[in-house]
Amino acid sequence: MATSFDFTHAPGYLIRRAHQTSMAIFAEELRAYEVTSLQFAILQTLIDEPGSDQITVAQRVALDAATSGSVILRLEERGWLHREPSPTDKRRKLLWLTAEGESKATEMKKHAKKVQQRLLANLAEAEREQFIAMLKRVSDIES
Amino acid sequence: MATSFDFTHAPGYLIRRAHQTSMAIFAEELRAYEVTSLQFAILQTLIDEPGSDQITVAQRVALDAATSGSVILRLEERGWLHREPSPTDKRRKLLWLTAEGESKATEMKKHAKKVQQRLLANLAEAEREQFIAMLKRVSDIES
DNA sequence: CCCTGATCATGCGTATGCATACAATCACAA
DNA sequence: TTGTGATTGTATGCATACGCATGATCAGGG
Repeated sequence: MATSFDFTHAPGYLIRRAHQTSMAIFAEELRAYEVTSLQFAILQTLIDEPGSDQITVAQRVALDAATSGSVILRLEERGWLHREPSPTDKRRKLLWLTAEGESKATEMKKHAKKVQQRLLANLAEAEREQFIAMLKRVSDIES
Repeated sequence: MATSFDFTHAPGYLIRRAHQTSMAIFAEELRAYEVTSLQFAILQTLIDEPGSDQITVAQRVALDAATSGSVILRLEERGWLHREPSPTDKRRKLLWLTAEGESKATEMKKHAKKVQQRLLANLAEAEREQFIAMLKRVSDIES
């Protein structure tokens, strides 16, 4: 009989599982806001860099332009940000949070912190920084 | 000015990045087979447990039944597995690899090993087992 | 000033990933 | 044996996620 590849101990499979876990905890902790982690990341980016165009935002959250476009559209329909054509470059659409968007995004921060705590809850205190550093190296993120 | 939540060091964000990296490496190493990691996992499961029903396969690869159903449908259309109604339980559809499916799945194993090696390439030898163990604990997978 | 390559936003196609609803079927108890 | 709750597979809807193509626009060189 043929032997299979045991993916249950393979990092690729375990990363996918960890991703599922992360998404589930996020959804639970921010249930009241009906928001996804991706939407949250975009809102936080616009707190730091209001007036960015969509491509810049996509790079900040590590996403392709097509996907970020649809996510941003949903956030606009929800009234949390608005798009405005750039006066100097008609290709660009610049993004700003609305008052409600900024208010909600600020409220969400403490819940997002809770998510990260719960994600690391099963690791020993000393392991947590190490785990984060390892994840960065796996994705080759300098810093 | 409001301060944002710095998600660039948050484990949830880094897990998502690692997932992107994992998917990209997988797609590259198995480009010749036009197969995704999920499809691969299902094929490997059926090497070990031929004749499983869809729900069992879904549990093995940590997936909900609706998603696994559509993935399995694609694999069937491709001629890599076939479904057969269970003689004892008319609800169940049992799954078997075709000869081609088993042949391809076996070929893919060495490429999948390469994917895992590349994923861990930036970690020191001693860190790799530790990283895997941490991932399991984050998702609460009793090994 | 015009041509050309680059950039930005968007649409399409494919593939997850989960929630919910539904019909068929099964298992079990009254 | 009949009714009831659980299980299996399927369909639908929403939200990512990425590659590719396209149209609009911009910037720089000739």
